[in-house]
Amino acid sequence: MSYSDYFNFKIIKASNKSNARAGLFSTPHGEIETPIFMPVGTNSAVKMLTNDQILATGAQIILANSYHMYLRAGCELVKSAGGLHGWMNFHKPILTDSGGFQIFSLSKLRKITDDGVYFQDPKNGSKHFISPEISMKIQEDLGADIIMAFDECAPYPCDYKQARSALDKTKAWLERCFEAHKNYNQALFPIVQGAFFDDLRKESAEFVSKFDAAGYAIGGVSVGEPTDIKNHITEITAPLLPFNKPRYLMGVGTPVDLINGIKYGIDMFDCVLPTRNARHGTFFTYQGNKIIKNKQFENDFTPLDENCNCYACKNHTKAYIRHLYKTQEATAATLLSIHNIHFLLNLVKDLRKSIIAGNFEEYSTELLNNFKD
RNA sequence: GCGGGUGUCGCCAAGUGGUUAAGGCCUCGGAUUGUGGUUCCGAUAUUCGUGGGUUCGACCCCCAUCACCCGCC
Repeated sequence: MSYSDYFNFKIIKASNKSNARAGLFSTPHGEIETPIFMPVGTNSAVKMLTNDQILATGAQIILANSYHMYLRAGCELVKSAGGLHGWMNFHKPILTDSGGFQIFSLSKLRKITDDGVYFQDPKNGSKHFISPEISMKIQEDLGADIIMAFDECAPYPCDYKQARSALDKTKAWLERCFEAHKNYNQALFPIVQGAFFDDLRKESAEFVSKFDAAGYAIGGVSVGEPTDIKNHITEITAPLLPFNKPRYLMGVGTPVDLINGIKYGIDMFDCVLPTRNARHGTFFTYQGNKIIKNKQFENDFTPLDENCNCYACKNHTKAYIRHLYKTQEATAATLLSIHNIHFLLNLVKDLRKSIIAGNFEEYSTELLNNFKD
């Protein structure tokens, strides 16, 4: 038995002018056309959206958080409901994050040891411990198609010693994750760490590449660093990962980030930005971000983006959505979420087409010139 | 007509003789990157109903006047 019994990644076309590639990733719950963006559904729900609405955005795979599901709902309950797929009644591919990043970003009180991490639930103060083995067990109970290694994410900025330490733990924990996880219908993705030091990133990428995984992730970016640093790390790290396996850049990002990531050879992305921005009133357009509450949209009877054919753009005007937002109608967040997710998925879809057509570089350059980020 | 009260940013409102007149809502900008679900940050009154006066100095004291509110006749 191996992952290849359940997962297959086929590169349809690779650019010869950049590292961009278009692929097809098969999983137990269906195929994913890459490059792909994965909407985030932290608590086993993409905020503000029903499954029908998620699928209508063009989503092919969504993400859920083992950290959140472990604390609330509980793994036993989800497992007894048939795993996340049965629990949510969502029968497309699902990926779960391991909880490493959430402990890093959400828990105020935490203690990291070689064995694992002690932390407190920020909502009720209850104490918990998660180790690589426990994270694997949690993610096996949740039953996602793709599960993530339990890692330690270094902050930005951080010194070399701290980055070294986090990487050493991440490496040791990765071995324990693979030792604990023997379930080949759930692909375990290793995660590259190394903060913002080229040599650590290289070391980490080479280390994870030694494992026979169905895909590989780059973590530790989008933690507050400037864009050019993030781009540099992505650019030098992605090519060091196995060419014939999907590469996942965690926590990214903006429309511009996706274009750059694809150019560097990334196949999968996830980010809370489209849904969080939506709840806070910001929406993506091909000219850059815009804010729906701005007075300029008060009498604007045009769609959010003239070139978008999402449900919100096909049915509603900026003036109407602005009114919903300002009166705190939840529908505003729903419509903006639909638009933002659809926007990113349509963006990667068009970029995929351009890769296959052989004009990715021209097309992506044209798009970048239009964005005013 | 008489007595009492109130008038400070679009709204609610602190201040009560002493440098640049709190705060909240609204409004207007901005932020957000492996999600603590209406969040966070910033901006907006040369001016305190109006006109005089007292004072070194007045939103704050005095006079007049206007508006509104509550009683009484």
